[in-house]
Amino acid sequence: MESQISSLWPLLAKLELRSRLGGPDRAAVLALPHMVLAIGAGEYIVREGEQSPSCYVMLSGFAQRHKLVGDRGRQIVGVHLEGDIIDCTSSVLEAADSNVQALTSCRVAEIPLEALINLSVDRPAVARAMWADALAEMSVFREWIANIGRRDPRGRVAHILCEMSARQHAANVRQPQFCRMPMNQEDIGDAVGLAPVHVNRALKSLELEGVISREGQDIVIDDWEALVRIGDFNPDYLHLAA
Amino acid sequence: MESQISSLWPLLAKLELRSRLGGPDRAAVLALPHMVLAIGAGEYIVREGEQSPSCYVMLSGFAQRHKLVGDRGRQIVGVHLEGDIIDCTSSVLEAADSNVQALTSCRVAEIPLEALINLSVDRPAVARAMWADALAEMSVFREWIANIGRRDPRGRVAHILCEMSARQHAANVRQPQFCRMPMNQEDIGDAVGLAPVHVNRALKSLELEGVISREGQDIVIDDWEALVRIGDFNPDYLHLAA
DNA sequence: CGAACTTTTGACAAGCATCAACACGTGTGG
DNA sequence: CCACACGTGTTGATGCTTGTCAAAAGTTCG
Repeated sequence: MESQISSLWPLLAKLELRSRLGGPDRAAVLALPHMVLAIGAGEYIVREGEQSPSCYVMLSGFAQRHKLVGDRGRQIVGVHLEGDIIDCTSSVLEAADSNVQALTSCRVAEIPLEALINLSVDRPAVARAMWADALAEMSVFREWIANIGRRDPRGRVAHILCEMSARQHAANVRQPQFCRMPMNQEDIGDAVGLAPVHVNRALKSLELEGVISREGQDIVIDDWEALVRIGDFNPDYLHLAA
Repeated sequence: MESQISSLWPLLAKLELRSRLGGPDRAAVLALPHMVLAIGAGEYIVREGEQSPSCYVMLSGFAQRHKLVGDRGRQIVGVHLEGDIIDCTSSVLEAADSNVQALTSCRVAEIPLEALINLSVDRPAVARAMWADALAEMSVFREWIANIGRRDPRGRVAHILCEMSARQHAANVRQPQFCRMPMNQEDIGDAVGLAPVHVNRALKSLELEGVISREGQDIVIDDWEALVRIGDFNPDYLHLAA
């Protein structure tokens, strides 16, 4: 368990998005014991049903969280990017309820649950920041329910693009108008509850109308206002303000 | 702020579902300062955009949490019943992202966030129990995403019936085969992403096949195995084991 | 008893899934 | 260097599924 002092800064940045931490709090976060894992695209970080004595924090790259639903395939229930705390569930509770799989190659910090618990006992401000982070994550899940349950295909696709862009911008990964989208059209379909063909049609129509441009896995948002309108996107649910 | 010693036991029962608490922990939970509010059916407990210095705990009755989605109506994103902690979001973060509205008349305890924070600093076991509860709630949101995104109408309706039954049973409200369903077919439709007509057809077909019976707002599950199969229900996501 | 709400049923149209075929880029091996 | 396979994106045709509309029957409550 080597301690690489600087590698946890994405976690700290995430916590400071929504909470104010003092110097000792910050130092304690960065001093958390951890191992840095290199995960290849497609590899699993967490598997449903398994338990782990550690939490994981995304340091770089993208991952998706999914569930397998009977014989009806896969539903992606969330996307993780830099700074995200993934799956305390399988360590605080008895087993993971979903799978987390790398979309790109990632660097992931593995932190013993014990250390996180000790930290939150010693440093209430950090505990509260983690609480705020968890509540914000819940809010994202709720928005996804609304997205899948009530929006039409174009709206769903536009909405997930807005979310990816806003979250990447908040994590300082990108400029607001640029958005990494490391999911193919089948992945996007599994995330928004659509057949891949209709993801294609939605993306194509957004492109033809000049709202977005595509360059491989990157998306350029040429008309943010229009994309927000089509996706009925209200960033409040991301709780990005402190 | 009157302190009614015994009225918080549903909260304690909820926390002890997934965590082991000692005597002093239990006493501290029950001693939380609170006010008991009587809420009429249809009244709002939390409104989107508002902030509150208090958390709320359901003591009795049912409530739903919903979001309004553009001009496409309402999406119910969750149901709250006895023992549920509702909306720390609007007190830990800056504003509520969704509305919580009573389905039946309810009794709700209003607890100052300050008191909850102090409790979790003083009693790490309680803090961890609340953490476990929040993680389990997240897991439910994920399952709802999968339910709406990937199951057919019969499956969606069967699944929500299974969940309501299992959660009520865990809260010791009902026998496993009986289930209070204080939502009309329009509500159920808004919860599972279906038009109300098809909720009706799904319920009717389940009844005709002898899987369920309906008696007003109560549902009798005559063939649990069949309902579980149709709804592809795996109770693990509720994390009801300790 | 009547009014308002909810459930039920039917008819119809629209939307989305499915299937199929082709295009395009990339990497691999002959 | 070309041929090929593979993954991904694109497009069209078709039909089931689900939403919409409408009206009647049942229920609850004043």
